[in-house]
Amino acid sequence: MTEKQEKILNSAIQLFAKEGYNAVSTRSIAHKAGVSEGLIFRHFKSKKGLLESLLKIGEQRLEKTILSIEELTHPKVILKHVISLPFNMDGNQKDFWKLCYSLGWQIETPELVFFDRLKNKVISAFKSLGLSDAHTEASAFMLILDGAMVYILLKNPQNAFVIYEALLEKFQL
Amino acid sequence: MTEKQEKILNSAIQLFAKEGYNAVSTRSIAHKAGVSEGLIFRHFKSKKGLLESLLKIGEQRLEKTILSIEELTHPKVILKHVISLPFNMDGNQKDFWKLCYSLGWQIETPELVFFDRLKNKVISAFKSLGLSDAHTEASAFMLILDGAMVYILLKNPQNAFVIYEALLEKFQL
DNA sequence: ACAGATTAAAAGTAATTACTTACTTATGAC
DNA sequence: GTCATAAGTAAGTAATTACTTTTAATCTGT
Repeated sequence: MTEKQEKILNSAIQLFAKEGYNAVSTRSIAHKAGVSEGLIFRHFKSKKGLLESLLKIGEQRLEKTILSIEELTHPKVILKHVISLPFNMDGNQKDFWKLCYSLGWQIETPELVFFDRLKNKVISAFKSLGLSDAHTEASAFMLILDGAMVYILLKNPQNAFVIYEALLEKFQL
Repeated sequence: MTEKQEKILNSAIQLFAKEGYNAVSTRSIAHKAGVSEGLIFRHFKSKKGLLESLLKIGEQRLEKTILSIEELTHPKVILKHVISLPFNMDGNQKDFWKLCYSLGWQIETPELVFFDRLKNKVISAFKSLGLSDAHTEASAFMLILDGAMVYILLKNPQNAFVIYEALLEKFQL
C-alpha cells in the first residue's frame, strides 16, 4: 500500500461519510488527496471498486472488536458490549459506520457480515438469559442499536453518556 | 395543482425514497411522470425546489396525525401513540419518512418541525410521569423511535407487530 | 549510466447532469 | 372573438460525470 493509495482511501471515506457516496465525485476525492484523478482508477479500477476497498478495510479493522465480543460468555456482558459500540467510536470508526448506514439508503447495500455476527451473538445471549422469544428480543435490541448509531452519527450530541446509561437501565445491564 | 404536477410529485417522491435524492436525475423523474423535463423547472424552479415542495406537502399531510397526538393528555397514551407511528404507515407516508431519513445522510437537512413537536410532547409526557430526568428519558425514547423507523423503512420485516409489542413492554405501556 | 519497467500526472473521452430557450397549445375573462 | 396568462414541449446549453489514453517522471538492476 503506497502513501498515495492511503491518501486516496482516507480522503474518500471522509467525503463519502460526510456527503454520501453518490454526491462525491472522483475528481473531488483526487483533489482532497492531492493526487491525479487517474490514479484512483489505476489502483481501484472504478469508483465502486474504491468503495468496496473501503468497506473491506473497514471490516478488517472491526474484526478484532467483533471477535472480542464473540469470545464473551456471560450474556449481560455481551449485551453491554454490543450496546456500547456506538458510544465508543473514534473518528475513523465513525466514518466507516456512517458510510455503512448511509449506503443503506441508496440501494447498493453490499451486505456486511459483521452485522449478522453481532446479531447472532445477541440472540445467543438472550437465549442463555432464558427469554421465551430470544429472536424477537434480539431484533428489538438490534433496533435500539441502530437507533443509537443514528443518534451518535447524525446528531453527534454532547450528552451521549447519560443516554448510554439510560439504555443500560432499560435492559437492566 | 394540475394533473401533471401531481404526477411529477408522485414520481419524484417514489424515486427519491427508493434511490436517494442525489442519485435521481430530473430526467428520470420526467420520464417516470410521462412529462417533459422542462415542466419540472416551470413548476418547481429547480430540483431542490421540487424537494422542498415534497417536504412541505409531506408535513402538511402529517399535520393531523401530529395534532391528534398533541391533543392527548395521558402520558402513557402519548408515548404509545408516538412509538406506534413507525408501525402504522401507509405507502405514501413510508415514502415521505424514507425521504426525510435518507436526506439526513446527505448534508441537506432542512430541519423538519414536526420532529421537535413530537419530542416536546414526549418530554412533557415523561415529566408528568414524574421522571427525574425527563429530557434524557425523552432522548432515549426518540432514539428508539428512530431505530424503529429505520427497522421498518429499511428492512421492512413481516414480524413488525411482535417487535412493536416488545417495545411497548420495554416502556411498560 | 542507461534500458526497462513502474508510477504518476495531464489531457483527453463520451455520456449525463441540472437547467434554459424558443416555441406551441390550452384556459378563461371581457 | 380577442387577448393575456398559464401549461406544456422539444431541443438545446454549459458544466460535470466516471473513466481512458497519452505522455512524462522516477525507480531498478546491471
